[in-house]
Amino acid sequence: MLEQVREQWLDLVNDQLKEMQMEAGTGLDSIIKVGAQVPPKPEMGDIAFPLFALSKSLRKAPAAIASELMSRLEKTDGRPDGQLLVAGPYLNVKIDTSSLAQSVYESISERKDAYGQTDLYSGRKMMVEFSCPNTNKPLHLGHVRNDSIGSSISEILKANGAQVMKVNLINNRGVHICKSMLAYQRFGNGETPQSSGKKGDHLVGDYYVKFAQWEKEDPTAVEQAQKMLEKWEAGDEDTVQLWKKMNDWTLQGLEESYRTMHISFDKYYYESDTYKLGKDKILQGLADGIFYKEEDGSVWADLSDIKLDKKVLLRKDGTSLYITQDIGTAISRHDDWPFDSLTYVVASEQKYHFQVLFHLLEKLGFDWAKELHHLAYGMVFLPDGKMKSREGTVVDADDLVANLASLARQEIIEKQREDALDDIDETASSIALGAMNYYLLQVDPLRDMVFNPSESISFNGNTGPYLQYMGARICSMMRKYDEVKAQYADIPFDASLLDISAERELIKSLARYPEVVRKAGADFNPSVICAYLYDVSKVFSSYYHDNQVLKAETPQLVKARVELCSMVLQVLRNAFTLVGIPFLEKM
RNA sequence: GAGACCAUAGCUCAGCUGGAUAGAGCAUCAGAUUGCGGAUCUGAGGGUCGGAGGUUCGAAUCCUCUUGGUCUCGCCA
Repeated sequence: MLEQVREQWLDLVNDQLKEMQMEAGTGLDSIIKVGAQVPPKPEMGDIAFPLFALSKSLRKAPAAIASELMSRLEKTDGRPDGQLLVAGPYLNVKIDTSSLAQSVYESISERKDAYGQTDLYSGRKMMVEFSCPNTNKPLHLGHVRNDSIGSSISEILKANGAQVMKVNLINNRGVHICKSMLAYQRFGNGETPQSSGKKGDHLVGDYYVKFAQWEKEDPTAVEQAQKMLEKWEAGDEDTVQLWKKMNDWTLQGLEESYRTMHISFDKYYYESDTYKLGKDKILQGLADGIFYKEEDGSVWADLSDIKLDKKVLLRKDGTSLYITQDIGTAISRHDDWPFDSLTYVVASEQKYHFQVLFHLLEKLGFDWAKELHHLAYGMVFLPDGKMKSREGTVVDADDLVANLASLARQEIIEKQREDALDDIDETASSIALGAMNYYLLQVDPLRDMVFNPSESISFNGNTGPYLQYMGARICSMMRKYDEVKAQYADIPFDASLLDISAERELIKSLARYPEVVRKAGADFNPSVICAYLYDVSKVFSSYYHDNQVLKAETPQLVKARVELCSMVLQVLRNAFTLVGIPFLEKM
């Protein structure tokens, strides 16, 4: 919306500049165009055109060009409303916010929850893979960042018109799974989630830890685990039985974690179903001369064409590897749901793996391999250092959420908000999730980051709870407004009354929202939404502090301001859903 | 050893295709409440954008070199 106005001005400016350059004798092919920018301060205008670049060809100082450009533009017909300002080497435009306010008002009232959606990816089928837990332990902080990014990206793609399929891949086989099974078999004494009162994933995880201890005492432990894997692959009934039982426990536990974290998937894939699928394609590739066989029987790919070394695809005993099954999984996914793109949300330490995977699929002749993307994200550290499972400094996801919720709960009680809430536990949990997701998504995914739990849940500063509070404040005011609403029924919304600087800023922000959604989608970057949310909330917060809404001077102004607040509310709601912040009417 | 990524205030992070005086939050200090939720708001101090060159009218941003850090380079996943 702001975009269109900017484009119009940009065209007008470049048309005039073209004329000026031609008058100065510049050849058609060396005409210089300028871009549109945003002035550093609102009082300097809303759109800026820097004119440095033209001083050479026009043989004039940029400031003189700005003056001439302004007088030429003022004689032009059909330009949008707005005021032109020369500011040194810049020509700035102060747009007419009241007409902008009117069109934003119409657009938000009409589109409501859909306000901000774009057509960037409309008609495209986009698959997103994320989470991908092992079934030998519970989720930890690393998974939480993965899930946050995966869920958020999925929502952002949807908001940009895509049809999205969220998929999970459960890593439920392999020697690491056998380790927890073996430890359970030896030390478990028939313990179950019911008998122990533990969540299934935690119970299984405990035996994975137990294996690590046992491994130190008994050097044959790893060997035994390897044997168990062989039995599993051979379909040994007892082993498969145990595997099924323990997998179920873990999966039920993981499901519970997903539920509390509001994580969901459209389809699950299981490694146990897919691990053999890639093998056939590799063998086919071997037959077609794309890959080659070593003397020992192992199958390899030569990656010198992308300046990498050789890569093993099948072991000498013919069994498949991580990359083998990922080839199979990708192919079967494309068969299941012919996507236009597939994005893997996986830690950046696996960059090499995906580079190779995508290249191999391309070599195998799948043209959709070009549409595979690795959305790599950095590691999460704690304020006191790195998470190391060996050193027991892993942050368990369930514990983290529970701790954050309990902090939120304490705060609610301290502020004596308990009676005002319908359900304190539900509210505390929503605050915890909002805090966590916002904190994790604020940072560019690519970067490593430090997660500070107590800072994330803080109610001061740039946090999820702060944003939720803004939403709750507006809702609270709206409830009061509802009581007197009838008095304002006949008063029309007059956009021109919203003319103080904070109101102008808010309107521009609201108008900018669709562009923000588009950028977040184009960049696959949720932090764009977070930055926007904080920006809007901060301006609103200050505005609301300094200006009366329900007690404004005239009924017309009350109406105009209430509508402005209601627009802010709608945009907060819409943006919250893109970054996993639960919206709270009360908190 | 080779490659990739990163380096911005005491700490955690923004900074759009190169543009106006490099911005937030936390922490520190100083203020604001006969007000729609003070879980708020306002202000101050705090910077050689790791370092050195280069391109450009103009560089935190682009290029080269350099220093420091992280990750990857398994018949593990």
